[in-house]
Amino acid sequence: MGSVSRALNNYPHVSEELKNRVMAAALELGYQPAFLAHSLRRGETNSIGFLVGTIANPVIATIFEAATEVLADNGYAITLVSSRNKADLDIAYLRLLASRQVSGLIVSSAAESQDRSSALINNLGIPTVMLDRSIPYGELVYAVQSDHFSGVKEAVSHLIDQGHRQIAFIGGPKNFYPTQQRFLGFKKGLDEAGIPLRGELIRFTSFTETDAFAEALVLLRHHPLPTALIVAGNIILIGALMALQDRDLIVGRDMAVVACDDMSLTRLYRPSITTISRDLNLLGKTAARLLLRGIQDKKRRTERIIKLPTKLIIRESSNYNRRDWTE
Amino acid sequence: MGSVSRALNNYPHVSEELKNRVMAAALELGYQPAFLAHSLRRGETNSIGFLVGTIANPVIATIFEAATEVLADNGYAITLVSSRNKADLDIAYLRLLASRQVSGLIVSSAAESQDRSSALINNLGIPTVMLDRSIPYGELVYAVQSDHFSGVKEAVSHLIDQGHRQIAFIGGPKNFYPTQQRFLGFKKGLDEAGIPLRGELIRFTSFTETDAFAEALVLLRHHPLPTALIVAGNIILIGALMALQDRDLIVGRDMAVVACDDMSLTRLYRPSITTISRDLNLLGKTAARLLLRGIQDKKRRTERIIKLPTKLIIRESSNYNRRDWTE
DNA sequence: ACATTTTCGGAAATCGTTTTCTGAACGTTA
DNA sequence: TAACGTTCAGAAAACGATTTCCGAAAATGT
Repeated sequence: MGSVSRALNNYPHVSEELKNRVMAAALELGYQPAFLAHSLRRGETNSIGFLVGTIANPVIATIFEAATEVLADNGYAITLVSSRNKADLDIAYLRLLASRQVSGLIVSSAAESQDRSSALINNLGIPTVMLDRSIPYGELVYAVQSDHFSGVKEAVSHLIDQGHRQIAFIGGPKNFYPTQQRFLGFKKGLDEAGIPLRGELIRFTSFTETDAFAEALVLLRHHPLPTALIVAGNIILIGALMALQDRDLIVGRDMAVVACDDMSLTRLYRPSITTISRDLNLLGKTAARLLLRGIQDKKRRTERIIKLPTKLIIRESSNYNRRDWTE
Repeated sequence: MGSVSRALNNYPHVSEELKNRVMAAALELGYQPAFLAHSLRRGETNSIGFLVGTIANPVIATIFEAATEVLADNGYAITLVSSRNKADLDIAYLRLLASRQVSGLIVSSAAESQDRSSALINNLGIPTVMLDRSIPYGELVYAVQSDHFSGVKEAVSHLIDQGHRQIAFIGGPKNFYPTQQRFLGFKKGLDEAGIPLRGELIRFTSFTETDAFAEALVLLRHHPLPTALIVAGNIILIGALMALQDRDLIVGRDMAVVACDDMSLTRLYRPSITTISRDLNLLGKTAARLLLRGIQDKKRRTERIIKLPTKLIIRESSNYNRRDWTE
């Protein structure tokens, strides 16, 4: 009945007395509005879709959890789909989320090419935040990105300060946004120091440990060996470390290493590993807040792209001289 | 209209020709049944709720992703909520999922006590799979568990074979199912070898690295020092390794270590770490399949509990004699 | 030729809410 | 007293599908 609905939804033209009566009755009967009927009539589901390349990557999982916290506090539930790094699943899952009528989307899938999914996202008409992915061109599409470019550039300067001249780079797929940005920073860093780029010291790989291992081995077969290695990606790091161990190269002594993203592995490894770190929590929360604004502001007054800083954490792996870990 | 619905849903009494015509028209218009209306009438949402303690734990994330794959193949979408290891959020989130009318639940939250959430789950009337958690008593509640008991018992035997007599144990919260089972296996293993249990060599901690670090330090302050350490939990392992490094104890040489769950850290650490491994993929897929059967079979003919095996992977950290990692 | 079954379009009920509308009761003000 | 605004109950439409029902047309069987 009309008055009850007005009372429950705090609408005008309803007395305190009635409101209390309705509330009491609702509590008594344990009444909760049926989600489906509510959403059907209201036209929004209060749920947002989250597409990731894989949630098994702790970096993504941490970002997701941070975003989730903000969204949950605002009454949204998150339906998470993982494309397991398969581009065709990406678009299938986007369609799935759209058909579920989500109120918003956060996308951090790992397809090497974003072309098809970007086009789809633009057509969906759903407010979307691209999380650490390419710049969007759609009306309702926003982005939160880390400043990988500056991070790697800074790391290169650091290595050069340490006396390194032969610096190698290994990263994920070449067109994958973070890898791409990191590689640009790598080139810029070398360029500013007047060091020529050596193509044979650059490898791009897929997201699997075994691929990264194989590519890193290729890299470590060159003569003369590079003296430093920048590893762009936390999964890639595992493969790279395996390759270094396989070639009996001691990290820090035989090969300086700079990784990306600070995780338990980089902190616990002996020697500890220098990394280009970023605030994953902030990244996730910023993405969530940006999306919430995107959903509310239909006028599109919010800024489209937010770029967050990185921070170089220098540890033993790139700092052999003041090491205290050898015996 | 009636016929169209019959055609789309593959009901009897509809000719091939009409079916084709309807399909073509649906394709042409890009028609997709509106999720909300569909679910409202059908009385089921084709979505399942997944509650975890934290998705930032790679073990849970891997299990989740495996389960997700099976569920997605069967047309279900997953709404994931993470209670960030807070027990009160557990029940709030369970209510949230219930109010969203999910068709099924998978629960792997990390509350130290399951009492309140278990009671709630029993009242919900939603088919539920407890994932590596305590035995359920409700009608529609199922469980998939790993055989942590046997795993740790086997590990203890292995350590005793290696000559160890002073074996320490550090794990998560005492009432947390995996920790509890592992501790029982630990006691059983010692008991069978006639070795008395020393209370000062046993520590239980929370899920944070820093807590685990502190508790491990307490453990490593005892004289005489234990010669072997069983670490029950992958987050706990990080704290334990930090503590060992802090006390300048070399893993494998000064202290044998057995961890739980095989991850990149246990494989990459030098010396490599012996672990009680299990098939996380199988665990997730089994949980998903069990839930699907639970949703379909209203007769309750499916078995209630599935227990999956563990496998001891012996590496250098517990096998000092044939080590090849020292110089 | 008649009875029976299959096919299929249209009308209507249903799912559980929100929203809108109508009308009655009541109090206030001019 | 007439006019007006507030409060509230109940009726009814809407959201977009599924499902049931009815009846007409066509196909099939005897």
